[in-house]
Amino acid sequence: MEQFRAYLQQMINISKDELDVFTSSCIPKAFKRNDIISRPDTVPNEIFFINKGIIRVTITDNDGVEHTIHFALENQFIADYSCFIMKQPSLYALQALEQTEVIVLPRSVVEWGYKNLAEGDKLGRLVAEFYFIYQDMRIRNLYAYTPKERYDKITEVFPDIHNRVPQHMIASYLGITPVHLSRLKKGESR
Amino acid sequence: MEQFRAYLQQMINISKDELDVFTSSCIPKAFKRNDIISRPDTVPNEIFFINKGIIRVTITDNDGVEHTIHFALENQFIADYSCFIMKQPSLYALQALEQTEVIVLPRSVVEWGYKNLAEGDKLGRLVAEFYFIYQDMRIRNLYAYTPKERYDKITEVFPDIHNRVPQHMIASYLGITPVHLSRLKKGESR
DNA sequence: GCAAAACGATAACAAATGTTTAGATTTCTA
DNA sequence: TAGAAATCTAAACATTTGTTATCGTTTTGC
Repeated sequence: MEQFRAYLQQMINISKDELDVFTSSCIPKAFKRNDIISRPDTVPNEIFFINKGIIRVTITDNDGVEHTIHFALENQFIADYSCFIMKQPSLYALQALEQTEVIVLPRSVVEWGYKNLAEGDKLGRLVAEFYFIYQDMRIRNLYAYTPKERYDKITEVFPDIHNRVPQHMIASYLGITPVHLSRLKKGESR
Repeated sequence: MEQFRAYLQQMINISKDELDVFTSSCIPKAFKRNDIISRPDTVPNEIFFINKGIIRVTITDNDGVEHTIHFALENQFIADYSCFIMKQPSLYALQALEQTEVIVLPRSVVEWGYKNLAEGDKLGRLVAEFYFIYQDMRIRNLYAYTPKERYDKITEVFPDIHNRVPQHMIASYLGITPVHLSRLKKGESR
């Protein structure tokens, strides 16, 4: 729990008492490699903070093809936050790609924090803004860069991804097929 | 200004006094059709609230091609909010597509609001969350739907877009060429 | 440690999407 | 209101990207 406490203290002004009360309702949990953490079609009522490991977010399209929307790394929150906010059934699946340790924040705890922590809303704003910036970059890259350019830049966001994630999942994240990524690496086309 | 005041009252609990002080620092401004509201390469120090009209957000890639990232409609905020937060030079251009009336919120006013409005951070959180949900949908659609499917669904988000925006800008928003959109409409491929 | 599964490269072919050009129509602007 | 500019469609061709199948290699789970 120490890692999560340090994260909170670095984000907002929070007293020892607040920290104790808040984190006492958060639950550590561990997943094994390839474990499914969360499936689509149920309302997400938890947010996860990653202490260690890596979590992949996927969506399955109408043809049954699975697309990798996101990789979440250490010291980041992950959830289907859209559906969490809207209290609607999730569209995403979450999967641990390594032995992964998380802190679970149930909905009741999140809402309690917004209401009762002196800077609870500010924390919420900062986290939402952080992901806004990340998503904005995602969208920008999908429009303005070729798949090859997105591949070349991927380590800027996911530093050691090539050692932690199989290439076909990276291809999926880039929005292309594994065969095509293999081709791009060989240097044909751009 | 009345429209903006109503928007604020609907989003958060805000006293008449707070409302008066806050909105007295906000500046109404009008743009003509095709006016450039904001250019890339300067740090954005304003957020716009749209009373009337429609604003297009674009990015120009390394080959000089312009991509339409977003359309902003009535009763929405618009800015290069990422670069606003990070105080970095903007990557986007904003352009009025119709005679457009906005409320300008200078950075000083936004930051004053976060600090001094009782629910300032909450407003910031709610707005950031709103755009998080929108962007999440954007990314999801880019991965899981074909251009044709995105075209068929576009009025869900931009109701009367076909009457307000030329088709080649819609194509740009969909991530395809105008020629290709014309083809899709004819019903070839999917 | 071994058998099975997953993984990545490659080739041949298919489908989707982009490029260029032209022409007809609509819309804007002076 | 007339001329110019913008817009949309269309066709032919080029390029990119996907699909399927195969074959070594690596990794994994028992």
